[in-house]
Amino acid sequence: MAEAQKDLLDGNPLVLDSQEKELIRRIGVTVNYPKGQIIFSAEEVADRVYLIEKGWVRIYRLSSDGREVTVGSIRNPGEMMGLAETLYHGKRTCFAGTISDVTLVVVTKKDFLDVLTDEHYLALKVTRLLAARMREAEAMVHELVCWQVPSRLALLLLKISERCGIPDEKGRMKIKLRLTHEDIAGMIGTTRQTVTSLLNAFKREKLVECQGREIKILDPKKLASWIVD
Amino acid sequence: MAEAQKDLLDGNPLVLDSQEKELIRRIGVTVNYPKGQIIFSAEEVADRVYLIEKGWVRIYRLSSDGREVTVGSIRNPGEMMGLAETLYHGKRTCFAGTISDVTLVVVTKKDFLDVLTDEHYLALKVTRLLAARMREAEAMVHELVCWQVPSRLALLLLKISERCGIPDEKGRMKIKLRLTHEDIAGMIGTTRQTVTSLLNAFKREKLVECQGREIKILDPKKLASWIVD
DNA sequence: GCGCTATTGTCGTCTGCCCGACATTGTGGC
DNA sequence: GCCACAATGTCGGGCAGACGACAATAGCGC
Repeated sequence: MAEAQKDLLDGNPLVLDSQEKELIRRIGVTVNYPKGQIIFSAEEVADRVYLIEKGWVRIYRLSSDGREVTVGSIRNPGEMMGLAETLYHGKRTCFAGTISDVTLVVVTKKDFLDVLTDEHYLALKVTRLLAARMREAEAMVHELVCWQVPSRLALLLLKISERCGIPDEKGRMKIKLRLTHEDIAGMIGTTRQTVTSLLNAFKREKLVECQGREIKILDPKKLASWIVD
Repeated sequence: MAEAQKDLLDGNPLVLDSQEKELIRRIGVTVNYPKGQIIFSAEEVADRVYLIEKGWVRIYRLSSDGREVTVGSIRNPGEMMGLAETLYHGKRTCFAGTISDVTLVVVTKKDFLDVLTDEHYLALKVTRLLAARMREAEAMVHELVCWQVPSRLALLLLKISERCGIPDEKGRMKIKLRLTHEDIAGMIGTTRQTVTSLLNAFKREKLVECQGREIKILDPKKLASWIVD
């Protein structure tokens, strides 16, 4: 609650506001990607940044046995991506893949740096954005170290529903991302089987409901009570 | 000049160069902390940033059972700290504690933001610094999810020796931080006992050598071969 | 609708590592 | 130098969750 209020005051640091987006659009090129496409891959030169206009993108790494580990989070419309690796010189260390049809604005590194220099308030925004993501990443490390899998899954569901969920008639959040259990496993550092059985346990307790691959949060409070440190 | 440009483009993004440090010193106050002191705590208002002049600082969170989980890494002389939480509005989520005698330059949030606005190249530096740390945090997540404890310990030793190590006559790196096994456990998400026995296994294989609480890396190559994904 | 592949469901087995317990050694403070 | 407490060494039991295997569905292209 306090969090949401602060966001209202200072602006959500994760998403750009409309004039910031306009700035990016002016120096970039709009591109469409269908669902299931890879936008960039590890080892590529990180010479461009992206603004997500529409759709969702997953940032992940590949482990040696081929598992996809979502190290960042899912990037929403209005967010930028590819920032850290582009600002830090060098190559990409992760992959970006679309989990829905996506529209992006692509900006070259040079143009982006130029606009950061000219519009110093945008530079500050980018810095704050990285700071916010930094915190998230640190929280993730803490959770992986200290929490059991059920807690991590419960938190993930709550976080995703908050960020990408759409409320139904009764105000209950529905996650329309159509993630597979394997996807979810990669986001909380566990296996597909464990996600399946935990999700079924949550269903049995009427905390969530699944229609096809869409997940609806029925009882966020009780779900949150699964989070134990 | 060419020297300054090189630093901006290719220099270690984690540490400030001498003119950047001078800039910070001019707007800050120098303070000394003895070893084992807490510099800031979770829940405090994040209204200042720090430049480490001398010594090492550990950034950690507290788990509910009292364990200290090092979520960032150890901060070296020349690095800044307290950035992310200060730039992002709000409170600290972690603790900063000295692991040696430390000299810091303390800068208020306001003064820091002013200097970022005036000296836009410093703003870019800070952004790149956060980007670099972001990458590190993502790598940490990946490692926690995919790697076994021995791999994580091996990598930690190599990373620390590279960053804070001092070479002996034969060029072998010595870690003088005097970390306890408990400290190390908190950095790689495991328990004290596991660290003890693994470290002994490494000793038996002549990969490392311990004198008191100082660790010397005898065979970095062979140690690296313990890192299996 | 049909068929094929991707996804989900469910079950043992297995194991890395946590956790408690305790002895031993080290070390900083006086 | 001595003492008290902190840190290390070592062991066994226990368990969360990985892993493999396979059946049952679902989803999607045609």
